[in-house]
Amino acid sequence: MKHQHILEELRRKGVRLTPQRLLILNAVAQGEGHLGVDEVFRQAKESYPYMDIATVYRTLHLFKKMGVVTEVAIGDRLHFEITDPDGRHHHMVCRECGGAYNLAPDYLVEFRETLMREFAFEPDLDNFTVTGVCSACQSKDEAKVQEV
Amino acid sequence: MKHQHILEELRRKGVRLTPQRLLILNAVAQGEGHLGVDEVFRQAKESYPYMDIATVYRTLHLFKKMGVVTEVAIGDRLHFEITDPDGRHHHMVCRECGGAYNLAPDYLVEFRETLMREFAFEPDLDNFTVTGVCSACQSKDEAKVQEV
DNA sequence: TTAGTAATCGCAAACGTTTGCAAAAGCTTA
DNA sequence: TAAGCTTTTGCAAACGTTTGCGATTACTAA
Repeated sequence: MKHQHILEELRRKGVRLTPQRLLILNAVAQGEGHLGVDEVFRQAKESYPYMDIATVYRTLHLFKKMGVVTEVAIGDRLHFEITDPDGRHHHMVCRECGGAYNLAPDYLVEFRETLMREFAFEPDLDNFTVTGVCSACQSKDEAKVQEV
Repeated sequence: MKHQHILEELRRKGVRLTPQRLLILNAVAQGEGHLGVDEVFRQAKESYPYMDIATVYRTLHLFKKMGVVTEVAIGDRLHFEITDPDGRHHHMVCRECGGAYNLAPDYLVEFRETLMREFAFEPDLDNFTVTGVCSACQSKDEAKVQEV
């Protein structure tokens, strides 16, 4: 089990460490990058067949609230990943191909400062995703226009 | 019927103007600001009881694609409003109270330029919402902390 | 180690949203 | 106006996600 420090942090925050929660944490941790809820569910179910999808959702939301996982909305589905320990990162999600790219926090510092200064609005940048079209799909789109 | 120019635009784009679609457009237009899907549904159903919720969703998504309405995600629910004709605006949604505040496009120009320059990523800023905590709820939160 | 208490689980049902399909309606052309 | 083609509709079922509830489990303290 790799993530001893995460477990300690959870315990310190008064979160009960049930077998289900450990399996779900492991599933998220073993995936590279963000995993769909169904992938987490399937993997956890392999070790414990009684695992319920409601438990997966409840646990992922709990972990998110505790800050140990980060939610990434891709299309309409929820994905999760272990929170980046040194300096959180954000996401750019391509609406065409569903690809998710990391976005370093620096790019948002100024944006946050503006919102705070002008509106006293504290944005949730821990869980920030901007959708759009990635450069690869922009080329594809141009090709499509010419093709017809 | 107020929105003659919208109807012409839709027709020009080859969108069929069925009675259902007119009712849905009217419902969105009559609401001040963003309406929940259920509110649009209820209002349209008053004039035409056979109205189906699937038609409401399909129509709102069509209108969104055509650019005549704008989607605002509040919590997990979808809301829609007539697209701001002169200069689109964006939204700040408070995660505590669900309130939605307008955000002028100027605040995002620089952010967009950065993403384009650094990543060739074209963000969807027509439909941009940042969640966070509004100033009113920040005060409430502070009060709560002291209260216990 | 055990007993007690509060949190968590699995199940089932509900929610909001999307999709497949056959019937109905809108638009085009003659 | 009527025929023909395409799109749209209403219905029903499915999807992904959330919630209520009684049974079970993790933790605490004796």
